[in-house]
Amino acid sequence: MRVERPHRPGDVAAGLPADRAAAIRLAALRLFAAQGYRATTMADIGAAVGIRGPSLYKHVSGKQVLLAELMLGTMDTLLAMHTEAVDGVTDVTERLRRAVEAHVRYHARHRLEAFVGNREIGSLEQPGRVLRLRSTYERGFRELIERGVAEGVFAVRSARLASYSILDMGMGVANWFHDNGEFSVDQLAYQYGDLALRIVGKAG
Amino acid sequence: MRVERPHRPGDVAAGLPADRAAAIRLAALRLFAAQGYRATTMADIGAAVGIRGPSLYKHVSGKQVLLAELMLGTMDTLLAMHTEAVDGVTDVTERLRRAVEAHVRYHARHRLEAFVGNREIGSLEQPGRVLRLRSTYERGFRELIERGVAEGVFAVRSARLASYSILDMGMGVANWFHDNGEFSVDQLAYQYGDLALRIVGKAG
DNA sequence: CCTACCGATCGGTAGG
DNA sequence: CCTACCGATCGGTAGG
Repeated sequence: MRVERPHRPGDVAAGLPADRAAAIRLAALRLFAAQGYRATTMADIGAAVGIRGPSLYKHVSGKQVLLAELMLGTMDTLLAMHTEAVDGVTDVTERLRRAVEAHVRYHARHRLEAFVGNREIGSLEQPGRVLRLRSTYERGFRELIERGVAEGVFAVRSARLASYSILDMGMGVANWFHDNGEFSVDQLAYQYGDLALRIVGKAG
Repeated sequence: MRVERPHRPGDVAAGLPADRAAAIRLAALRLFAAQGYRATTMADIGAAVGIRGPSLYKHVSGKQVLLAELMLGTMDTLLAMHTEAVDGVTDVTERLRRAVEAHVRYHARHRLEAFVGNREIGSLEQPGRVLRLRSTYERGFRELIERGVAEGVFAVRSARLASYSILDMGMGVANWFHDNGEFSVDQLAYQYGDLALRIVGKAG
């Protein structure tokens, strides 16, 4: 009978993986972000967790699956944050603000996931599911803006351009945000909420 | 004495390359955009212009040089368009509008260049020059916004966030724009000019 | 512009 | 979790 090494109390709070499979996924995320999916080898990922490349196959089923699960998890989390953010909020201005704040918060807190998710779509052998989730996510913003226009609260020439603009500027956060920078995640989310409301013609 | 095949009058207008080296660069651009730099082989590029991989080396010096020249050309063109757009314009609102329109026009007209330029920075062995050009370009927008704020024409909490937002939403155009879509390049540029002015607090 | 080929790399498997 | 290894790929060169 074997006894597992107990996790020290600080591990989860420090973002340390609870088991080897989680450590492998984290290492893969970091390497995919830093070097690109194709430039990252199974040996690289193994070295990052202290084992050889072939030993990874005892914990994960392959490099492509690592990428696919990473990108599906990204979209699931983003959609869940969006749903929770707007849940129960009826006022369309407040709904848009909260949706934008969740969007920006995700891209600041999960920089690497967002970065890999946006850059490596072409590296997925079966991108269908991820693309469908992205489409659903984008539609949520467009419909929200269209509703605001219908209610006479927002004023835009094109709801599509407004939603693309808001989503694209939020995704850009993943490219330049750093902790210990000028703004905290909360400050950033609030200010992007303001900018989004300006875009839809609702002066702050 | 050999006689070159004369270029038919329509070639340049149709975007057809004038010589083999240009055809190779265009094929490389398209393949880098569609498959990624690392997934594109010299054999792929050769096949796209009707020759074998090794024959490419009579016209270009290598795959990495193809990428580096492509990305440097992208930044040179973008900076030149920016300079020409704001040249001689003193009013800060009009300067920002024209700068944004040039930015959006570039990302709509040169979708593939912008797409590759944004995705493959990590594939450059010597990214220094390209990064410096990008930094210069971004600084132009930030200083323009700071000037508008100083003149009391713009109102933003952070010129940096405003410039990042405007640049990021314009870069996003390269990800979804298609000819024969809802908007022409000119219409798109104008509407993004409006959105940018809203972001800086100058109602249209 | 071609074929032949070098040297290196890589994902994944075999077998322990 | 390891070493040994398979099968395939690739950028670039040699030599014509």
